[in-house]
This record gives sequence, C-alpha cells and structure tokens, in this order.
Amino acid sequence: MAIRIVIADDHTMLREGLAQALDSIPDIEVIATAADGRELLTLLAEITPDVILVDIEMPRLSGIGALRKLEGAPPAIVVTMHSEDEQRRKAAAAGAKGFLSKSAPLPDLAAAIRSVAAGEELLDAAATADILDRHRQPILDEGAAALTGRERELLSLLASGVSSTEDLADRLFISQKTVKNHLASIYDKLAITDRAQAVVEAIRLGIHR
Amino acid sequence: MAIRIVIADDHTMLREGLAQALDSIPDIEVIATAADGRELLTLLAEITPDVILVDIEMPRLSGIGALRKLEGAPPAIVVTMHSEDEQRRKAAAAGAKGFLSKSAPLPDLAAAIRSVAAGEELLDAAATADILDRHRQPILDEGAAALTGRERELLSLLASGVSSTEDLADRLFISQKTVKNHLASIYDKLAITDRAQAVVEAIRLGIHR
DNA sequence: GCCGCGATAGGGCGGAGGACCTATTGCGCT
DNA sequence: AGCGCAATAGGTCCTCCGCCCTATCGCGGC
Repeated sequence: MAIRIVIADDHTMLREGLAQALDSIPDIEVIATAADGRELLTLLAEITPDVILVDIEMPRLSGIGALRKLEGAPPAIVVTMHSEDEQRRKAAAAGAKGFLSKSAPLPDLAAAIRSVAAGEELLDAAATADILDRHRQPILDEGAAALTGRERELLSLLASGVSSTEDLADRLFISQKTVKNHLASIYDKLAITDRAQAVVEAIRLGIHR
Repeated sequence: MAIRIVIADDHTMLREGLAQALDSIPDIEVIATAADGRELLTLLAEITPDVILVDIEMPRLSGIGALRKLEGAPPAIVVTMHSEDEQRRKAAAAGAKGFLSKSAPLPDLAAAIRSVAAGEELLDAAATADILDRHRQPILDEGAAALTGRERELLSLLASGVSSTEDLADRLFISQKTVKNHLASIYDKLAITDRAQAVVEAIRLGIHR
C-alpha cells in the first residue's frame, strides 16, 4: 500500500530525523536506513524498497558510487547539500531518477518520492516543478480520503484528548446526537469500532493539532 | 514542563526532520525553527526557548555569527557536518554550551539537550561522554514514570488499535476483570478518564509498537 | 516477619457509548 | 427541477465501560 523507502545518509541527525518525518506521512513508509554506500548495498541485497533516497557525500562509498553499482534497480532520488549542475549531471549518469537539494521543503520531497515511485523522472530542473505539483496530495487510505471536513475536525479534537460526547459537542457547537452521528460515520469509513481506535487512526493519518 | 527548543539549519530536510524526531521525545518540545542566522535572531526577539540548536554553515548569517550577537541568552548547542577542533574552539568562543557532530546518534543529541537545559556544559570532548550518560533517560511525566510494566504493555496494545476489553484480555492472557483493573490504575496515574485519552497519552509518551 | 505493592480476579451499579433508523435543511452539480 | 450529500438533530436499545470495593498470591525491602 504505502511507498516503501530506504534512506542513505551518513549524518545520523538528518537520516533518522528525515526517516521519522517521512514515516509520519500516511502513504510513505521508511523500511530501513543506511549510514554509507556500502551499508546501502548490503541492505538492498536483502530488501527491495520502492524508492531509495541517497546522499552524495558519504564515507567509504558515495551515493553516486553506490548507484553505479546498483544500475538503478529500485528508482533512486539523490539529495545533496549544494545543488550544482555538475552533481546533477553525475547523478543522472549514475542512474538516479530524481535530484533534490537538502534545502527543498519536505512536501516537495514527498511529492518527488511519489513521482519516482510512479515511474516518472525528475532530472530536468525545469520540468521538476510541474511534475511535483501533480503529486502534492498524500495518497490517503480509501476510507480516510472519504472523510468530510467536519469529521476531520472531530477526529482532530479526539486526538487531542477531548473524548467525551459532551465535550466534543461543546467544542464543535453541535448537539451530542450529531457528535454520535459523525462518529458513527467515521467508524464506518475507517472500518473501526470505537473512539480509542479512532485516536490511533487519527494520529496515524496525521489528522491532529 | 518539557524542554522547549528552537532549531536553526538551512537544510529543510535536516531542520524539519530533526524537529519532528525531537518533538516525538516526551520531554522535548520543538517550538520553532529557523532557516538561517538572521531568522534565528528574529525568532529569539519574540520567543525564549530553553535550548537552541544551531548549525554552523548557514547563508546570510552563520550559526557562530548568530551566537556572537546573542551572547548566550538561552544555552546553545552547535551541530556541524565535519567535527573539527577548530570549529569546536570557535563555537566555544562564541558562547556555545555544547558541540555535536551531525553524525551523533539521536539519543546523544537528546541527552545533550537535557544536559545544557540543566545548566551543564558540553565543550570538552573528553568529558562529554560521561555527562551524556547521566542524561540518557527521558524525563517522563510524574504519572507516566509510575506506570508498571504490565500497565505499559496494556497501553502499548491500546495504542496499536486493540481497544476492547475482550481483545486486550486475550492478548495479555488475563481475565477481562484484570484488564479493567489495570486500565483504572492507568487512568488514575495519568489523570485521564477513558481509553481514547489513554491512546493519546500512550502515543505522546512514546509507548507503542 | 511483616509491610508495600504489582498482578491477578470477582461483583455490582449507573451511565456513556455504539448500532440502527428516520428526518430536515442547504449546497453544488447536472 | 431534481439528485446526492454534508451537516444537523432526534429516538431507542442494549452492551460495554468506568467506578468503587474486596480479595488472594508472591516478591522485595525494612
């Protein structure tokens, strides 16, 4: 269901941080990370993600070096510190399907992951913007996509700890009956049975704050 | 309650990724981020975090430059790509309280944040390891710290979507009565009233999987 | 040896919550 | 004009949940 990705970067803070951030996006799942090119190769001998995210600058074996050895089995996106044309050219030559600066916003990275997962290429800097726009929205679950605005509001409140029918009704300025109706509709769409499961789903789908 | 921090780094992927990763630690709260030194200064004119995390290499105004202007109001930890003594020396001179490589593991970063929040200094590379060790454990809420092992197991199951008394009893191989007793104890300790709120707390406290 | 407490289990009681059904209003699309 | 649907609200029924109280067993500490 979700797009399964692997992240390779030698800086733990970026690697683990990005892993957590991407994992929290409903349609993206980080299944493993690697601290250098060799680790990445070892990893890919065992598992096959849908998309690989590689940093260029890494000890032992660089991202570009790793890609050359892989010959593009799973599509790869190269991320780098200083986005220069020379690096972009090298990445493309090594078989990368995408190229992004580490300064790119996370929604762009998510869109890029969806793009290459769908078989598109993001190498031409000019064309990239258009392609990304077509992959902006996260691919939510069937049920989650069917949620109405009011249902999302209610879920968001639930996920913030407002659990009783009375409190929910007060916060939304509607009757307790309507709260129960909305909840029943949510249970139906998400295929769950109670408020506790609704909280789990709300947080998994990123419906909170 | 939680340690309030601000992150300054020009690379969005590191900045936002790290923000999300740190925010998920129960006793750490990321209240804002900045993309360069100037933004950081603007931010600190408005808000006062407990700890600042700054990258050295940033456009417009470097991390070191920003620290010099701040004169160490909130304690700062400098993070950098290539951990060299020259940079460590400069960071110390600019008033930094800590110095870490971006390759440092996240638990070390969390421990470093707790250390400087507590008023300690992490500049001597040799002494750092000992100090970090003393700040390994996350500072949980009063109530959360009082949870017993079995109560955590139950919470963890709840947070994974097992919500009915019957299912919980089956998964833990205990009677439904005991499940209710454990739940009542959890409600008491966490000052909540039902399963939905328990799920919210479980996830906030990182008790899941 | 006993106290405290974690883990286990039972009973009763009242209310909240979930399932099922109907109904009205207003909006947008055809 | 008519359809579909989101948002609102009401009703009934019965289960399950939260609350209060009691009780046993075994372990570790004072």
